[in-house]
Amino acid sequence: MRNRSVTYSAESAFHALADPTRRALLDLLRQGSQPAGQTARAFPVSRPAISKHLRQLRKAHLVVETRSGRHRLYRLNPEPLKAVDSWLEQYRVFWSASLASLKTFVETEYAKENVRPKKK
Amino acid sequence: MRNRSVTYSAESAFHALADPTRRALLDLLRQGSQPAGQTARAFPVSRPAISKHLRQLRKAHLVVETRSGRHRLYRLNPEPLKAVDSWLEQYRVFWSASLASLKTFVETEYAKENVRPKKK
DNA sequence: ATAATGCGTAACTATACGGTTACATGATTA
DNA sequence: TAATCATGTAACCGTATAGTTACGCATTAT
Repeated sequence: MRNRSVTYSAESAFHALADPTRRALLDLLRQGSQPAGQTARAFPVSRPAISKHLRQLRKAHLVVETRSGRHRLYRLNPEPLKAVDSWLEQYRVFWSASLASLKTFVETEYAKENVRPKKK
Repeated sequence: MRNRSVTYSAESAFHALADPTRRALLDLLRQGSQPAGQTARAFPVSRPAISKHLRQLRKAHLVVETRSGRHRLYRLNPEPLKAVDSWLEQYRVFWSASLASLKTFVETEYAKENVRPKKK
């Protein structure tokens, strides 16, 4: 059974994506795998800092490391992003402006009533 | 000109979404606007903690506050999530497993060559 | 064998973060 | 007017985070 599909938690993905440097790292790897050092040179921070970010991305399974001699190639693994996408999915309904306006209006009125449940 | 469309930074949105409690808050408000206190009662942490989370969500424009007497209604504003969605958009290409495999394979080989540019 | 390269990790520092309790303020109720 | 309610904020605390420099360990080159 190859190509087994695994699901990842939204938690670790969202956490990893919170840092702008890590998002930039993913953006970079999106254009192709790279050894860690070469990747680090693209950023204004030190190499160890990038190394630590890569470790976090590894823990979130957003990148995969492959050793090749003294190099370590990092490859993007977009799988965990599916968890983020499916979280977002539940909000897409609200993006249709007119529908959203109506929906929130109705719900707001409903909420207002609930505010004073003892009324009368 | 009503209904002007505004774009928000992915940065603030990603930051706001990094915390599980804040995501849960949004999930809750997705079912309808609520006053702050009522919302807080749904969580195991103190009310001030929720108040602070709401403030951060406010700063990220993910919620909108409406004062009504001594209550403050919080309404979901999904707009900033569009920034997250469009960041994700660039990764959807990779989700088609077979295509992604081919793509990363090719790119990894390409990267390998680049590792030893002085070769020969 | 020795030097150089690529990269991770340890130790340390400053700041950000999430939570708590105590308090301040404005609106409602008695 | 006094008591109560809804809610935000200040002050404080412990931990997490991102960054830095120093160092260790393979692997490749000389």
